[in-house]
Amino acid sequence: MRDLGTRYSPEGMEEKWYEVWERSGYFIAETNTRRKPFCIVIPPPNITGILHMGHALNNTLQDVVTRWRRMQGYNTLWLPGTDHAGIATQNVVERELLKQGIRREDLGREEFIKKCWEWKEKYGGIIIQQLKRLGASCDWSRLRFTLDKGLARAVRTAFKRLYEDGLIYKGTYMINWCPRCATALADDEVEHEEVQGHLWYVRYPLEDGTGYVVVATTRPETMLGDTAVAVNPEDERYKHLIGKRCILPILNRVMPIIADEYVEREFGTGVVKITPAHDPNDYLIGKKHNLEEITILTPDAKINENGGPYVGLDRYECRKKIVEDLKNMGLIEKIENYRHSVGHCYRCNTAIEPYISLQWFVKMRPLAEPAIKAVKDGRTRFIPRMWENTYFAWLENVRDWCISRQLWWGHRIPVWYCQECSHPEVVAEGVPHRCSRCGSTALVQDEDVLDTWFSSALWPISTLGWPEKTAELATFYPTSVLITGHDIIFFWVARMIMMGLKFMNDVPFRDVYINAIIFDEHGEKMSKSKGNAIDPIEIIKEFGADSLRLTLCAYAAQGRKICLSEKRFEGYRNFLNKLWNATRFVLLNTADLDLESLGSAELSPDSLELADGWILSRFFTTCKMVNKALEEYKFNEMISALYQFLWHEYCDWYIELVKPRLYSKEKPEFTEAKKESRRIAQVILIRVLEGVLRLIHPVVPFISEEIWQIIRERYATEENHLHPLISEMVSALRSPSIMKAPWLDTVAIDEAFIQPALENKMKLIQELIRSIRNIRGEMNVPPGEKVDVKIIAPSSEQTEIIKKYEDYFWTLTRLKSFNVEKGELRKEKGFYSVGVEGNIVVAVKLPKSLREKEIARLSKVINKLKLERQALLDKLNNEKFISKAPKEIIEREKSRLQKVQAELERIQEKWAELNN
RNA sequence: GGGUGAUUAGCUCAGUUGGCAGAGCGCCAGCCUCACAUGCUGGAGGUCACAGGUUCAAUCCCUGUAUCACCCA
Repeated sequence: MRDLGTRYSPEGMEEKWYEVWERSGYFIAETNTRRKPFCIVIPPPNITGILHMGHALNNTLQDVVTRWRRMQGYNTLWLPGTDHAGIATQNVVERELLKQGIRREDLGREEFIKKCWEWKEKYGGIIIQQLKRLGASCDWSRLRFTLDKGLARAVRTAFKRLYEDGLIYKGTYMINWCPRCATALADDEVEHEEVQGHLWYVRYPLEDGTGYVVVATTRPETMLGDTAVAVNPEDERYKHLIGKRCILPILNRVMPIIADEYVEREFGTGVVKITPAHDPNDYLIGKKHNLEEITILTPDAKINENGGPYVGLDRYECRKKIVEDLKNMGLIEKIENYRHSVGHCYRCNTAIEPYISLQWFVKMRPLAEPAIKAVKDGRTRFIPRMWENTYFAWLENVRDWCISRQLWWGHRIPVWYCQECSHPEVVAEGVPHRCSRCGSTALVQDEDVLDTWFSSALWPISTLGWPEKTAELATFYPTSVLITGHDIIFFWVARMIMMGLKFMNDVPFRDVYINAIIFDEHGEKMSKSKGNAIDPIEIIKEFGADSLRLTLCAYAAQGRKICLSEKRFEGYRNFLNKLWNATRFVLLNTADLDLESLGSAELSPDSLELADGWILSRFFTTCKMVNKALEEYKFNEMISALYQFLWHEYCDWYIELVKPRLYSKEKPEFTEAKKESRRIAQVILIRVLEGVLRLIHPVVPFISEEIWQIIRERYATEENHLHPLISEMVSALRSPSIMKAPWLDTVAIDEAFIQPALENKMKLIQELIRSIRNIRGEMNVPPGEKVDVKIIAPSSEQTEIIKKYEDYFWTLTRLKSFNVEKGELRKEKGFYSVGVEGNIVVAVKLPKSLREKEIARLSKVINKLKLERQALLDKLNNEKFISKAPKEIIEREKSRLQKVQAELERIQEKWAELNN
């Protein structure tokens, strides 16, 4: 047998198995099979990204589901890939170049893009390597990148079709502009942040010289672009001003005073300045009232030639200067502190500018409607359900999507403009050579690229081969489930659903599981700058990928937050150590269990002894719990079922209970019966351990494989004439890897072994043993000291069970003598400390000196029981309860009362005796 | 301003046909018992945020309040 160290150590083991799996092609999906398909497309990480805890969680969950389905026999495809991340990557590469003093403009477009590809080749694969480290069972033979040829074709085809269907248009509108990235952004790429600012109250003189109006603004510099002043038409204070004109200070522009319902009377003075070219609301008002739009900013947020004396200043310098000048002119009435929200670029955090420019847009309403309907109809469902609200809220209020970006890295917009007649040519493939309208060959491609999310929106279809009619698409679309974070429900999930419906006429996935977001132990968001980030790779180095995965699953409840601290990984590493050592124990103690002995053990549910039947009953119950948990994406429940079973049932009780049977071989009286009993224990130890390994494999693939292979070496056989319980295991062991072994689902679960009555018997014995241990602990009996124990039960049925399993007491508590008597509690000779379980009394003989301590202990118990009894009595004496509550509840309460009453009587009796 | 969610042990969190309040970690006491000290045994620790309501019965359902978080504008 292989040597197992006394401590679980993942070192080396994980790389070894990953390599075996990959080399053996276990991750690769088939297209030519009748097996049911199961498919997940990965949320493609940015090529600029390195693995953080969020990735680790998200990909662990995908891997758990994938491995589970693969074991269930599905033709499983977990399709991996990375995202070119337009802005992020361009920023990173630009920053690199700047270190050498090179600007991208110096290189030119083509050279710069070459640099980006070089960067991608060099660093873009890091996160893929990290995913492998994590154990991700992706089909790497199908690895995709959003700028791949096939995907580019999908992007252009989609663009063309949307354009032809009138769902893509070009136009001049107000968009969000990032002055640092020098590109347009979509609405949802703007992050609103509350900032402490000011409200400046500025006097605008009236043209007729009768005074001035006071406008309040948070952005005084934009006054350079003001073309009106507005009040609410219902505002009595200002009705007389409507239609008059005022003069814009500094630039001395004469502007109308207009009325519009949009103006809030409560804001500032109730008079607002209107800057149509630099504020989204003012833009709308401007359109409505036909106001002039004066742009005063350059693309990098400096004042342009329309800014009079301020031309060339940065927007914030200009703000300072203007305020100063206005002050000097006596036109600042007051300045208030004011908190308001300001949009920032989600990639570089620069304050964005509302900016009028010529851009491409996707018309959203016609795409959003079917996407809403698909989820309303349940064709796609969100888990947890509450996220559907977020999804609907966004789609119901969605505005047209600005998709052009003034970047170089990305899918260039597939539109060529005729230099002769300006006709746009949109082509899905290649380059057009001739204008279809005027025949000119002078065609120039649009300079812009598409929003990265445009290609991401096509991810489930493009990775499967669309627009080709591929076997992959036919086999795996719609995919089974998408697992992702809630932060990209709008960016990504909603858009994939829209595009899937548009181009495939079906949703891209049946389920969307939204995993929680990781925070630190105090609920703070993890970030490098705060220094509270936990690096998953560091955790893997210290505790192993299995520990990391197990911990993340254990905390993956269906909430929205997971608070992690380094300590948690240690706890679950310890659990794996427990599994490791249980394995050591089992393997060492079954070294002489050969295949023949394995096959000939008699294992029918009614011929087994209590502990055997109990552990099998618990095992199959655990199987069911794990299956149910996985079906419902309740990963934490899956882990807690396995943790509880393996540690607190299999290790704490079963292994401890079978030790004497295993060790009986060395004893002189090793009879045939004992030999058979020993063999049964060995078989069950192995059988249950092997089953647990398969149940837990999706979560901890490495350690489970390591151990399972040892069992496989021993017990894989072609023979079939075994007991079903064993043959299920033996046939599983014929698989070359646990990855490919059959899952323990409903077919494999033998219901005959689930025996609640037997579990209750075991529970009674466990309670009695706990009672003895409790007394020993409470009374400070040294662990090594043996004690005399008496158990007194009123019915012979009870005494028989206890006597039958007397061995269990000897094994699990240190006894000098053990007596079981039928009857009632009598006055015993000597001093006994007592515990009560229903009407059964457990009495442990102790030195008289502990008398006072025992009185105190019993008093505490009596108080507790009295409270419980009173609560039950109140309930049962309540007419209404008796008449309205369901029968079984009343019965249950009655029997509880009986039990409490019995315990109380016995303890009180004992207490009284001690006080005499 | 609108929306969503949270409030349960010292900490982090579970807890659905409403019917005995749980786990992990931490803490206290005692143990190197031949798989495991990454361990074993025992123990302490709760006004389920607050105020009402529905109900025989509320951590759970309803209404309101407070605090916090996130999303949207």
